[in-house]
Amino acid sequence: MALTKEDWINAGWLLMTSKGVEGVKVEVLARQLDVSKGSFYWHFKNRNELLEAILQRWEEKTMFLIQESQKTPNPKDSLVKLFALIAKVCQEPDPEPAIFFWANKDPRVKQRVHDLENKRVDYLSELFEDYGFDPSAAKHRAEVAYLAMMGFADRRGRDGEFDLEMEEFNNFLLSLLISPVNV
Amino acid sequence: MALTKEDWINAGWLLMTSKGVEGVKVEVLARQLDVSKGSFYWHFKNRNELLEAILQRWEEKTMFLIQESQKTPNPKDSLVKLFALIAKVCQEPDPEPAIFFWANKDPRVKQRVHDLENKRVDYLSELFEDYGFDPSAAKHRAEVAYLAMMGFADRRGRDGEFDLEMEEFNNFLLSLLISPVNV
DNA sequence: ATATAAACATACGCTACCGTATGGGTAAAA
DNA sequence: TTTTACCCATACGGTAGCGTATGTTTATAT
Repeated sequence: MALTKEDWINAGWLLMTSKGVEGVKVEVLARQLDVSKGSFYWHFKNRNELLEAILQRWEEKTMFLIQESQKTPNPKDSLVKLFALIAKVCQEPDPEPAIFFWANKDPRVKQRVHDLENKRVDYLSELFEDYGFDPSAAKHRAEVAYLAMMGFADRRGRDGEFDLEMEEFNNFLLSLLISPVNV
Repeated sequence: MALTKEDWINAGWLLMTSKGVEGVKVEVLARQLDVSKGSFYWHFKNRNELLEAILQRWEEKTMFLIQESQKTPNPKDSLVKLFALIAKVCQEPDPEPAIFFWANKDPRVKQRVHDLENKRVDYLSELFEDYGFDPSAAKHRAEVAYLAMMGFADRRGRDGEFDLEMEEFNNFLLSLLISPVNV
């Protein structure tokens, strides 16, 4: 059966996840898909076009999480749902750490990662505001929430022996963040 | 002037930080240091020996932080000092994200990263226990503290426009973590 | 039956890198 | 002054990857 562009992106997605940008090599992909690289250059202009496609898919996937979590009656449920979604995503192959590191080398990627991270924190901040915190406190809590979640997802993807139950972690983190503490 | 082994490790350290393992290339380093790679292979058996040296330096540096933070009268001051030290380190060139990602590809590196991260969390857990939390609560707080700090350090290294003041963040996180919240 | 386009395969030139082999220079030691 | 050890340069073979040029097959349309 003829391969589709999606097939290549899927394989690239996995390679990006496990090996990083430098690991996404045309000839390696071709070997994995058991075709010659002539096939690749039929579907893509060059290697860069594949990388761009992977980056775009990541952007779409991450925005999808935000939209899904909004389909709830109140901000606390949105937080709970968002945390659950992130916990779920970071168990499947997730190229985010690779993309973050990629951003180090490519300014254009850096800019897009930066923008997307801001959207995430802004969204979290909104949720905490809706929950009742004033803007400044909401921002603080959003930052901690985001960084802790990122740290969690990153570590879980990295360390197979990491035994912390995410549901337990999520519950604890959430109860910490919505409790009124004087700072 | 003749180069030393340290000079090569320093240059490799920087390349590892900015470009990742794959970016640590003998000939690139030689060009940067304005010598031929004949020099490199005099100081090192091969590329792997340099990578090992970089990994070791990272291990030593990270254990040094723990030891330094212990030179305080009480656990809370240790936490404060540790946070401050980490915040300081992640402003200088820090190859930790690169090493974490490297661990993805190399099982031996993965093991060593895993061991070191456990030491960190165990240490944090001890501090929270000494502060008065029971072992389970201390473990939870240690995990959140660690993941949030990692997220913070990672993001700061990644995103130059990340404008969050670390002192403010540290204070907030700390006050959050040492406050008695029912979970 | 022939033409056309999709989906590859094959073969090539080019570059960057690793590692080795070998030789050169310089300074201290004998 | 010769030897030795240190520190590096040059030159080479070999591999892996990118991109291109061109040939081949198969299905579909005409």
